[in-house]
Amino acid sequence: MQNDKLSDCLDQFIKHCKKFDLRITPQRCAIYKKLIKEENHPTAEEMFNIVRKEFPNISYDTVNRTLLTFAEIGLVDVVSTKGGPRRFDPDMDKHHHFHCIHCGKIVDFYSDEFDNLGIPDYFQDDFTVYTKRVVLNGLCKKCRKKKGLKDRNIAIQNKK
Amino acid sequence: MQNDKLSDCLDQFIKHCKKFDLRITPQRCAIYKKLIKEENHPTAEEMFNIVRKEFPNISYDTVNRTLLTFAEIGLVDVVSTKGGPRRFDPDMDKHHHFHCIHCGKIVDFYSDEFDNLGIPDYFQDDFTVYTKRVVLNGLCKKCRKKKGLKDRNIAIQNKK
DNA sequence: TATTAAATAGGATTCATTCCTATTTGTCAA
DNA sequence: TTGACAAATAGGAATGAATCCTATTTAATA
Ligand SMILES: [Mn+2]
Ligand SMILES: [Mn+2]
Ligand SMILES: [Zn+2]
Ligand SMILES: [Zn+2]
Repeated sequence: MQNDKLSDCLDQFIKHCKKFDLRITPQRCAIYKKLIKEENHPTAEEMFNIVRKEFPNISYDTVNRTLLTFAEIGLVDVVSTKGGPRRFDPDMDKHHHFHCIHCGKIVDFYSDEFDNLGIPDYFQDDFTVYTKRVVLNGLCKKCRKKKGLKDRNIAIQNKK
Repeated sequence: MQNDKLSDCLDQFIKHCKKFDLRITPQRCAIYKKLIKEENHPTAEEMFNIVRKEFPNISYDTVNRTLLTFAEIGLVDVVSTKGGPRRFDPDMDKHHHFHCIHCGKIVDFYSDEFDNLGIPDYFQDDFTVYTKRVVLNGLCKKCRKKKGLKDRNIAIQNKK
């Protein structure tokens, strides 16, 4: 990202915070700046470790709380997963996810067909739908080879 | 479910277990019998509390481990969620979910249109897709009225 | 610049899940 | 039918993630 693009982005960020009466703290700015560079659906802990490099005093709680706040005001998404630590998605564009059930990797993909899906009519009456995401589960190329999924927990969710 | 239907179901269950070299234990049978009656995407703890009524000695760990084992052999699904305790889905038919971000309720819905969605071609080469689910997030009828979502955590995930 | 409520740091706590291991038990073959 | 044995269980301990608590700091405002 170019520098002017980044500062545009930060201006937007500040406006967005103000709209929701959130104070512009150095912690929030630091977290946001790192967040928008992330491509890998980071956890709060991963973000904590990234941000603390430039902000050694920041606490885990602040990072986690801030990411949740960002989610609330629509600056980041929380990824739907089958378990494991919560993962955040700074890409707010319409897109969908493939989850590898072996290694836990989450891969973005884009599909007009998926995006254009309508919500069933009978549903609209009883529910207000904010987001619609397709979630695929399966094996990525690497994991397809290995296989040997003997341990239950590896088969079910990402395990370190 | 009629009695003969239930025993058919249990026969299937036993066959399925044997196919995977799993022993037929009274715990597994008890859990399975209760599981297939559940409509509400129960957690391990909820299943534990249901099963222990008829099996007072069973341990939480056994219930949780067994549900994960069932998931591994395709007797139950793990629901994709944005947090909170893991929830199981005994309905293995193709269907999709609406999640209320306020109260946490998960509602099934069925849609041929969703089911018939193809996976993007370029994707098939690099990934083996086992399941495809559409996840809607929003507000259910009840929660639409209340609103007042002031507490971040309530807005983000189900909170007791 | 003083006021004030919001936000933070850091430790404690809670909650879900997994691990550990002595004991029990289902399965299979003799 | 019984004995051997690996698999499964019970129950408690440990772990990991998320949340809570509260004294202190600080951004915003006038
Ligand atoms: Mn994404
Ligand atoms: Mn369901
Ligand atoms: Zn993988
Ligand atoms: Zn609701």
